[in-house]
Amino acid sequence: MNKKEKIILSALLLFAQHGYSETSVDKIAQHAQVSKGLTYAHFKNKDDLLRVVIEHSIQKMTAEMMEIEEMNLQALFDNLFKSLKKNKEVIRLCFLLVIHPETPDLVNQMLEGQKQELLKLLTSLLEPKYKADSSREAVILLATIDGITLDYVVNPNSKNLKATEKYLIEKYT
Amino acid sequence: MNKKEKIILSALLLFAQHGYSETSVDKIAQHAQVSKGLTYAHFKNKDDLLRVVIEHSIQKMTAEMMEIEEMNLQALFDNLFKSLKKNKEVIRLCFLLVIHPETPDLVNQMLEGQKQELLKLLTSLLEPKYKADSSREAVILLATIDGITLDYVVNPNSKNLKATEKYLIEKYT
Amino acid sequence: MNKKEKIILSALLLFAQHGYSETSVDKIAQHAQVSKGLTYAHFKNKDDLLRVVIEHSIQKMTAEMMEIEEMNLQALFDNLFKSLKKNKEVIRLCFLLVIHPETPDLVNQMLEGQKQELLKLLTSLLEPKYKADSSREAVILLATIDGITLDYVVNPNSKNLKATEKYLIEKYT
Amino acid sequence: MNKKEKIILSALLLFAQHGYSETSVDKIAQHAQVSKGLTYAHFKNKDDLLRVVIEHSIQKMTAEMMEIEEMNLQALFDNLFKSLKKNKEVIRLCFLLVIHPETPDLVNQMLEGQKQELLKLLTSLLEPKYKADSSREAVILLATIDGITLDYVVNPNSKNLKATEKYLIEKYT
DNA sequence: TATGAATGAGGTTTCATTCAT
DNA sequence: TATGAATGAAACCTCATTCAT
Repeated sequence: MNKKEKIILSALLLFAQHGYSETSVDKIAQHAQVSKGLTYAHFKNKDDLLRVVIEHSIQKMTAEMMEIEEMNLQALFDNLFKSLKKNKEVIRLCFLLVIHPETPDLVNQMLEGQKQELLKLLTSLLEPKYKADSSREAVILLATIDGITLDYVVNPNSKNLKATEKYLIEKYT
Repeated sequence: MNKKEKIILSALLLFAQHGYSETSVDKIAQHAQVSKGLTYAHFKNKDDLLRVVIEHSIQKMTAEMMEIEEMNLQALFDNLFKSLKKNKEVIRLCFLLVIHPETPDLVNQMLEGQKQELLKLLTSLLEPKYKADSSREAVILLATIDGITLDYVVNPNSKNLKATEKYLIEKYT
Repeated sequence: MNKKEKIILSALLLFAQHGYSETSVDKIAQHAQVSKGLTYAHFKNKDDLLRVVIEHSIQKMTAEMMEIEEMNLQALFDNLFKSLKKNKEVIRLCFLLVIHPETPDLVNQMLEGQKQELLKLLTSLLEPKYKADSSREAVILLATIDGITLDYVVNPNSKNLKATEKYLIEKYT
Repeated sequence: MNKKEKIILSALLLFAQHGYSETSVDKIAQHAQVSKGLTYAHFKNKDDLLRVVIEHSIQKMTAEMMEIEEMNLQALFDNLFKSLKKNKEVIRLCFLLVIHPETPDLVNQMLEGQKQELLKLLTSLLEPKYKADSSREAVILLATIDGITLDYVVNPNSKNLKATEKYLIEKYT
């Protein structure tokens, strides 16, 4: 693994574990076993590093989530919850960034784009059952998923999550 | 208004506007038109100030939310969304704190307690319609509310909010 | 002497001795026996400190220079050269700043103002001898004084200076 | 143009435009479109690069200045002022270096040598008019030229310069 | 000759906190 | 209760220089 990737992964880990402001570039460099200087050779500044970290994470998570053979609600839920369990730290970081009032616009735009895509997908999957209401229903469902995610991220409990997941699937299919 | 209250309100405002780490004690003192020294006379440290700020906010918001003559879903929703519009900055701060990995436990406990209370209330209100499922349904509904709140807090749009609110009420009553 | 003055004097000394860029705020604080933090409590930043240092120096030097009982060329020359010998380090710093392409405009304006005042004074003193040419002659004389000052500041040699001074006075009176 | 020359010219330009300390080796390399490594292959260090830059500039300027068919005050003045207009950035850099307290001695010696040569030339040209005083008068004239140069370099104004030049020539011839 | 990744020291600045008054 | 001067640690970032390729 080359050093630039090492820096990105260390940054991701530490941002997710301690928050952006609470993670110094120094600590990232130490964790990645490189010099502070190299970090600034690869990334213009701390904000830029964050941007790359998020880009990298979203790309990976989107790829994972969309890796479905036959797309349907059941399969999407499966993938969504699997991803949630696997990436809960990163997802927490994303929430943090979305909510934080001083997050750079660029990062916000990336995350918003991601959300709109999921909304479109949900709408199309709900069409058979909800017809004209499918769009509004998708908004509600997305909010529900966000809320569940938020809850799990803050207070991880796989049992609760599994129960909720099961109930949700029954409800929507 | 005495100076201690002034400090609390300034802290609340600035924490909500810029985030906890990004707000210096200096700026809080300036905004409250008191000296830094006085801030440390009233609060042990910055963390302690945050704790008091959150205590104060939750108390106020809970009081507002529970101020209902005849308790029912419709009325609760009304109050919830009214409070959301009015306190969106403070609510954002609460979300931020709940999600942030290094928030002092005490603050988290306060916010978790608040949530459990609301969950109990929802369960009882859903009982007539959902019977045995009322508890699970309450979890889902709370998540949905959280998700909607999150969305509004990040991207305030009263029109969307009103539409969603209307649709949600229809769905649950 | 209070600490703010101490910082100004240390900054003046070190800026003059080593140049602006080559003098770190750390070294200034150490020399003034205060903490770095205090320096930033009194001055917004390093540029601001420079501004105050120059303001302070110009004020002092102007006061000295203008302290003449009966104003005439001989007396002015006397004072000018006396000040040059006494303040050669500070004067060097001023030259450095005037010439440096990135000196803040504010500092430049202060130094330019100082120069214009001297030019006016010289013009009036040369009037009796040079009549209509007094203004142009003053420009030349000011340039000559600048050149002599420059030479002395770079390569201090009191003997040469005294000889030049004498010759100059003969020439102009 | 080979790469070494490119580096020298870029360094000259950037040193003159922003000052020595404010110009990083990185920026020089970028401007010259070569790698940092190559810069250190050709020059021992940043100081060394400066030395070569100054050597190069002085050589070129001296050559220009001495390119006179029939040497006399009028012709010398002409050349001097022509060079001033053409090379004002480089000349400013030279002044900066001469005055700066931490300029390497070697650079200072080069510039001092240059000055002594001009002084000798002036003395000989003033001999016919000033006889025994020609040496002292040359010192004054050189100082005047320095002062005028300084003024023009800091605050370029061709009109003023032309007027002063004319007055000076009348005065001395 | 030529590159650019890599280092480490040091620079400017911020800030939570203390303390004499 | 109230002030604000003062501290010291730590943050972000730059840069001269080296070195493997």
